Amino acid sequence: MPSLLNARIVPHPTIELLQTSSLVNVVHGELERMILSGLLAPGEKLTELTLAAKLGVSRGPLREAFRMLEEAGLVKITKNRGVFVRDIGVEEAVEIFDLRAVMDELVGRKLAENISAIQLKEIRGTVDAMEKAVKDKDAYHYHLLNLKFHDRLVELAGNNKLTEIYRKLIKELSLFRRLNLEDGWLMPISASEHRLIVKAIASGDADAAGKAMFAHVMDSKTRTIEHNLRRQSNVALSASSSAAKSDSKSLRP
Amino acid sequence: MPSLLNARIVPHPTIELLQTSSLVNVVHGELERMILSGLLAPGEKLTELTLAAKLGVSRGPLREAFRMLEEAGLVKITKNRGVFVRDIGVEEAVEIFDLRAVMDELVGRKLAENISAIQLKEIRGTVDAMEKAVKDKDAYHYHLLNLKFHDRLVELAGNNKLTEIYRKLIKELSLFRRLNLEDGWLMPISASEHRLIVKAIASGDADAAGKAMFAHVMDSKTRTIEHNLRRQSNVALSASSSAAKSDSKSLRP
DNA sequence: TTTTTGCCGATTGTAGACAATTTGCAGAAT
DNA sequence: ATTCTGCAAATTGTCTACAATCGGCAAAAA
Repeated sequence: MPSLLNARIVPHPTIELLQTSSLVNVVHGELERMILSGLLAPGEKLTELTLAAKLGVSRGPLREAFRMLEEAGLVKITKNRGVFVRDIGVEEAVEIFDLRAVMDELVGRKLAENISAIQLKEIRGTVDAMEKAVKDKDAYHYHLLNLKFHDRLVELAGNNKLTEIYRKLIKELSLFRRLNLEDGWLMPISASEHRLIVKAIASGDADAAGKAMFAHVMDSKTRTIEHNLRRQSNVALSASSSAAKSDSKSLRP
Repeated sequence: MPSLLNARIVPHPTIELLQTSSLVNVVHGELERMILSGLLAPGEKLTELTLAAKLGVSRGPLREAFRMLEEAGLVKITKNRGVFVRDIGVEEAVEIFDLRAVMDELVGRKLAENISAIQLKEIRGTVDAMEKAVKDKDAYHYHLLNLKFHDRLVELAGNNKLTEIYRKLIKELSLFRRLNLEDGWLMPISASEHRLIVKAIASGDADAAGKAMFAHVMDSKTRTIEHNLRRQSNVALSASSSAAKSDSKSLRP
């Protein structure tokens, strides 16, 4: 029975925290959060002294966190120049989608072969929630659920390395032209595709499930790229119509 | 014409080096080389002061390089305990092979669609060299050519993100039970599969090329795992027959 | 006016110093 | 003999200081 005695075996959360995470870990997590949320925008320069002061640490741990973020593809370090939040262009976004597509195809195949009834029920629940979000016209909530849906599918496929790489790619993709915030979320046309995916997985047909996943990611790619192009032309339009002053030097290393 | 004047435009190699790489970069590269070559074996502890002295740098740059290697999956950092060269088990190796298989399938498809005559000639040259190595029974040279062959194919597929991830996986895989050195290289049964791959690519049949690549990687997986199992049982055998002293504590964090 | 040169402030690269934690061992207690 | 306690050495975590480099600006030269 759960008693005060048993509680001793489970380390105190604060102790656990101090034992496992150092300043580097915390700073890394915090910076990642700030970058993915758009608080630190693509192209923005991250000055060591400023950030260190803001986070209340010295430059050492911060620099180590920078190196981790660089390896993760979230920032770019240029010698003697500094650290910048990375910017993902369409070309790189396309590359990521193409890679994700074959990875998700594998996910579909694995799931069709191995998924349990309980797990199937769980992801059906997520799809239900997504359709509810569509009815409510809650685009942001839909976006979160969509992320969760795909992340969970990859996780359930049972290949840790695949999951690791998948998450890395998703993080990088979120840097694609601050797709995050800015001009609200585009309402999904893709909701029905999720039902198809779940159905294919449930049928146990690996080929069908793989194809459904692959097609879904490729559709997602097309929609995202097109949405981006539209947004860019809108920006260009409003920029040229309003004023033509700060023309060049809007891009940074 | 190439003259002394033109040489001024191309930066002096030493200057270029100083401008682009810091101690962190050099140390990172050096450590990676030492790990991949087996000079630093899986499980081995990397003590900061010792390594820093050996490399002639202070602990700062070394620690930053450690963080990069950790993110790359080549070392594991445990708080207050230190840095250890990572060890890859069979389970993880299998995961990597499965992931590589779908990536290489994509490579095959892309190449079948896009490869040029010159590039085709180039990879045929590599296959020729591999077959020569087989005839010469030069297993190590064959191994190098095989790495080059696959790396080049991925590169020619034209997806930078794919190439990046592929290389990361290959590096991690080389940690799989010091597959590198130790008991020499196993002579390939797979030489003929390379011809099949090139033939499928040359035919322009994306499906066939993808399948050939996929099958080749999966065969590679089976062979590698089996070879590893054999090696392990051999080790276990000679260990139990020779002496039964240091039994446990052969594994490290 | 346009270009060049030399300096200064700001920022990054590296090293060393100090604080905190782990680990192994000797000696005490059971 | 075995277990426990308390140091001491070694190692890692973090901070601060100093050196090197970059970028911009003002004055000089063309």
